[in-house]
Amino acid sequence: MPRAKQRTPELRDRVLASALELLARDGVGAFTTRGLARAADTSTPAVYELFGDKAGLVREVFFAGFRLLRDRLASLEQSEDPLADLLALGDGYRAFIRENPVLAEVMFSRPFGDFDPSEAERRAGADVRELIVARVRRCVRDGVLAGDELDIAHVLVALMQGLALADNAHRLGRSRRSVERRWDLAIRALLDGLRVPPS
Amino acid sequence: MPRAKQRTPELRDRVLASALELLARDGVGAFTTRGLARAADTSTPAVYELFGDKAGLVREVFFAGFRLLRDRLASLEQSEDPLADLLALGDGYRAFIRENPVLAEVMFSRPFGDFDPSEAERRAGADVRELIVARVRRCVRDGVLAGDELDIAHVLVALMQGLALADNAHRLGRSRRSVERRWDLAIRALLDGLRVPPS
DNA sequence: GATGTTTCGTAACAATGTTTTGAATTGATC
DNA sequence: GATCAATTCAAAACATTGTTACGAAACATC
Repeated sequence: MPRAKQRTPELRDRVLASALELLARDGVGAFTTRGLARAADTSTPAVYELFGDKAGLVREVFFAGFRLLRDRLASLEQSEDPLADLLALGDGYRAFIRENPVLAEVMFSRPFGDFDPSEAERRAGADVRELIVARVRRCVRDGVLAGDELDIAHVLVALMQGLALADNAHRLGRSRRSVERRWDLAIRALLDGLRVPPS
Repeated sequence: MPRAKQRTPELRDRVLASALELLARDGVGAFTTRGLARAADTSTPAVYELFGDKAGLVREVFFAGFRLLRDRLASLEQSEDPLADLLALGDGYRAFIRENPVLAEVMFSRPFGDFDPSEAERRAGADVRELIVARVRRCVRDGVLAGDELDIAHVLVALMQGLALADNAHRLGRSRRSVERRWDLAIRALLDGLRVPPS
């Protein structure tokens, strides 16, 4: 029989970890298949056998990012104030994109022309949105929010991604203080506006 | 003296028009310097002399997009109801990205790794934001909104861009009706929440 | 018509995504 | 132990695209 296989799921995991590291350290410009192969101490064809093409590779990074975000948001313990918990979700979101700016770019922007997130994103964002829907549902049940849970969750996610995008591009304000003030204002105002049923 | 120059500002305008057309028709994948030169019936070096590099080209497309958006929003006549005018702004925004999906991608997402909008966007988005600030100011003056004008404008723009991004990626909902409902809900709720000063 | 200057586009170069191809390895077989 | 066959691996080749060098073409001047 032939020689032992190297391009295993384990190597795949290692390459993906290298990809996240390389991306975070050197940015999207340095994220090439050759560079990744070198960083992960393997060969270019190995990357292609493991991920198909570069779009597939970016897709995995994309998924990994959303897993990280979901885990981060899920780790926030809930209090007895459901609205405060929703605000905390916003804080978590903001902290995540601040700690992982390049990853956030891959997740919310589209720095690689290849990978088109339109379909994949549904699956990836589903977990996060589900988590948000659950938190929203609690608020609706407690009467602090009014309206359709899914609608509210969608709107909240859209707002947070818009804020994340603006924050990431440094166009939400100059000082860190004003950026944070606008994050707070945005989420607080939106939730305030959702306390009564839409007219 | 030498022969007549062809790479004039007029050619530049024509190439830029071709760029917008090519982009809208064939998408970001087909937007190559060679393809553009062919579409504009000129040569690749001409494009480079006129725009510097591809990033410069994308930057002009980016600016052109924001000019279009500003003109579109500015063309909305104002009524005596400043809040309704603000909602109309949201409608205009939404209509714009629906009519120019690929252009909106270039403006709000980042399909070309080269061009980094972070600095350029300030100038490009400034006109649009200025317009929004003016509308917001009217609302504040009339007492239908409360808070800092700039903060409110920033938050509004972030929300609309988040909605635009989600809408563009078809992850704001399946049916057109639900998408529109969420656009309305989002903007309406945010403005509702901005009617009283932030606590 | 020759000349020199400037402009133009072809063709080359560099980097990157992707695949081909032949060498290397390992167990089976004689 | 040598040979073989199957399979895995990575170096090198290929295609595309961003970018630029360079020789050819054009036109005023003499």
